[in-house]
Amino acid sequence: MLSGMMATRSTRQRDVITRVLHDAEGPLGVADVLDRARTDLPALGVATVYRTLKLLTDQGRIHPVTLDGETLYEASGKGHHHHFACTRCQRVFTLHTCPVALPSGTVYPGGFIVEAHEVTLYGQCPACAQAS
Amino acid sequence: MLSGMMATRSTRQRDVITRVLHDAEGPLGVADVLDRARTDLPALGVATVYRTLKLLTDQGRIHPVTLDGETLYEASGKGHHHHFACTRCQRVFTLHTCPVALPSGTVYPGGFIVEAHEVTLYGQCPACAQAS
DNA sequence: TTCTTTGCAAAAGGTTTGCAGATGA
DNA sequence: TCATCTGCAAACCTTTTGCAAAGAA
Repeated sequence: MLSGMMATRSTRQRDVITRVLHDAEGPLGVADVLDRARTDLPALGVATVYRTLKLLTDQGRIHPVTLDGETLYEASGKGHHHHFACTRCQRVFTLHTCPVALPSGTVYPGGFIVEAHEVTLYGQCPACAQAS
Repeated sequence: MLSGMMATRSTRQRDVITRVLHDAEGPLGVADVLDRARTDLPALGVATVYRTLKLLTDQGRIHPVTLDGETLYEASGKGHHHHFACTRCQRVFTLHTCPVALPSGTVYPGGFIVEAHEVTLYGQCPACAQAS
C-alpha cells in the first residue's frame, strides 16, 4: 500500500466533542470542552480532545479563536462574525454585525493588502450593564 | 520592616530589553526580544526576559498583544493603533489608522456597551505583495 | 478481520521559580 | 555594604507523540 489516503471514522468521542462545540454559547477552551464532554464520556482523555480539535479544525468544521492569550474553539459555518468579551463577567459573546468595511482585496493605508480581519470588542454585556 | 515596598533598579538587561521593544517595528515575541537583546548582552537568560517583560507590563510601560495564539509585547504610549499580520512572512506591523468608529460608550447592536476594541488585519504586507 | 482511534504515559515545548553569586545604589 | 537582579537549572503546565488495547466498518 502506497497511498497516504486514510479513512476518518465516526466515533462516540468525536460526536460528543462536536456536539459540545455546537451547543456552546460561545467559543470554548480545551478544559471547557473536556469538562463538558466528560458528562457523557467520563473516561475521555485530554489527548483525544486535542487530536479531535485538530482534526475538526483541519476539516474546517471548527476554528480557533485566540482571546487574551487563550485558544478557544468554535463551530464554523456561523457566517462572518466577531466577538464581544465582557470585562465584568468574562464571558465571550458572538456578534452578528460587523463594524468594519474591509472586503478582501482592500488596500489599506501603507500598502497592506487585506485578506481578512478580526475584531474584538470589550465592555459590558447587556446583563452586566443592567446589573451595574 | 513591614511594608511591601521595594526598590526597582536600573540594570543593563532592563535597559536593553526596553530599548529593543521601543525600536521594534511592531510587537515582538519572547524569542525575538531575546535574540535582539543578545546582540548587546550575549549571556542574557530567558528567565530575565520573562521577568523583565512582566515587570514592564506591571509598570504599564509595555503591554501584551495576543496574535494567533502567541503573546507579543509592544511599548505603550504609541496611541490608539491596530495590527497587520502578514500571511506570507508572518511579520506583524503596527497600523496607525483605525478602521472602526466605536468611541468608548457606544452601544453596539444587542445592547453591548463598548469600552474598547481590537482589530487585526491579515493579508500581504507591502514587501510580500511586491514580491509575489 | 483490518485498520483507525483511544487512553495512558512519556516526551516536548514554553514559562516560572529557587537559589547562589553578581551587581547597582 | 546589602538588598535587588541575574543566570542556571529544576519545576511546572500545556500540548504532542508512541504504543498496545479497544472499537468501527
